[in-house]
Amino acid sequence: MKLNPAMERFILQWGEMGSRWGVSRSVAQVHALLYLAPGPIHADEITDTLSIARSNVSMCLKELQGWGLIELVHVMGDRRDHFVAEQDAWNLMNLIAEGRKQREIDPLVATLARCRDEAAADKAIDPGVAQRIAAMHDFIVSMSGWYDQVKRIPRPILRKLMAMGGKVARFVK
Amino acid sequence: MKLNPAMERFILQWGEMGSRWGVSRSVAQVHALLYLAPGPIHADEITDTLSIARSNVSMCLKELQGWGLIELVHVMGDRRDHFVAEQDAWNLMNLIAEGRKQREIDPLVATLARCRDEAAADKAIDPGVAQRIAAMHDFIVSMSGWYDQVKRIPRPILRKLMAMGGKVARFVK
DNA sequence: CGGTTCTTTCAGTAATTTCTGAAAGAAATA
DNA sequence: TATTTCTTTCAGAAATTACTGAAAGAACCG
Repeated sequence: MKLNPAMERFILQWGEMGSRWGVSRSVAQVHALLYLAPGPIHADEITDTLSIARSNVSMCLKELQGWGLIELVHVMGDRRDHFVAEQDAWNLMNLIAEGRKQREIDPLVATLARCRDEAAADKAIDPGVAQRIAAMHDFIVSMSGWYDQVKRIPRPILRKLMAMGGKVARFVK
Repeated sequence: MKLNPAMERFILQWGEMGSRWGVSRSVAQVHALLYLAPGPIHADEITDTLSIARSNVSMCLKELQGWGLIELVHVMGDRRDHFVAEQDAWNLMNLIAEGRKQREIDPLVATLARCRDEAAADKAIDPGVAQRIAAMHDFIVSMSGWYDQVKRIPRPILRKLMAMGGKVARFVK
């Protein structure tokens, strides 16, 4: 695919962003390309456009599918696998949040709970230390629970709540 | 400092967490140690406790100070610099969010705006592509603006809003 | 001052992560 | 079934990132 300067800049920046948040640069670039692409594209086109190895493209596509960020589709009259990306930014954010919660936050909470229990059982431990471990656990559980609730709010309502910004505070005394 | 099993597990997990989110393992471990520590500690104690080079500890401390996550303090009768970590999880989250916004989101938005303008000016560009670039820019600006508003809500009110979870949706029709 | 203690810098090394290319695998076609 | 086309796997190479140790720098002390 021919990239114009705007697309190229977008893809490079997205790759940079990925690498700062623990996602490999090429995964993020492939994602950006698919997000921008006007239609389904196949692996060889990604290889040519981004100048990365065909095998790497295959791995990236697999990872993106694992996150639900892209979908494998078929194009009539073409044997090759094609891919399209989720186009709605809000859905995108949800998929990423959900994935990271499952892969990172949930295990983190499990470990923190274990730390807390170990600390509580250990007579030799400083009570302040035990208390701080528990506080961190509780905070993350509480944030996580809040997210689980909020993600169930219907999109249009959420949009309005967002638009209200700090004004939601009015409803609480 | 003598680490009991709960502290050690906490620190290792925090380090692991850091490395998945683009923070070096030792920075996160030093932070975890300071968070747990019952009082101010100095660099050599961190070196001994975590078994990392003294120079590395110095770098980690500097970075953590840059984020405002730890503070340099002095202990009476001791020339050495000591450090304490922010203890409140909520403040912690704010500092991290604020730091990442400034370092990553704001530059991202600037680049996306530039992409959008370039795309709009380019006659040869697919209108759908230009539209998707603009959509991503707008989405991130809107999330970013929401965050700026929410962070100004007083802590107790925010706490109540959080506790309401999905029930805030009631206020919108 | 000269010595001592503590901190920082930075070039080089080590460790980790990412990417590539060759080869095997799978699916369609002739 | 043999051939072609497309996809995946994976061992090793390359690139990146993190860490160390030596040395310089800074602050204090006698």
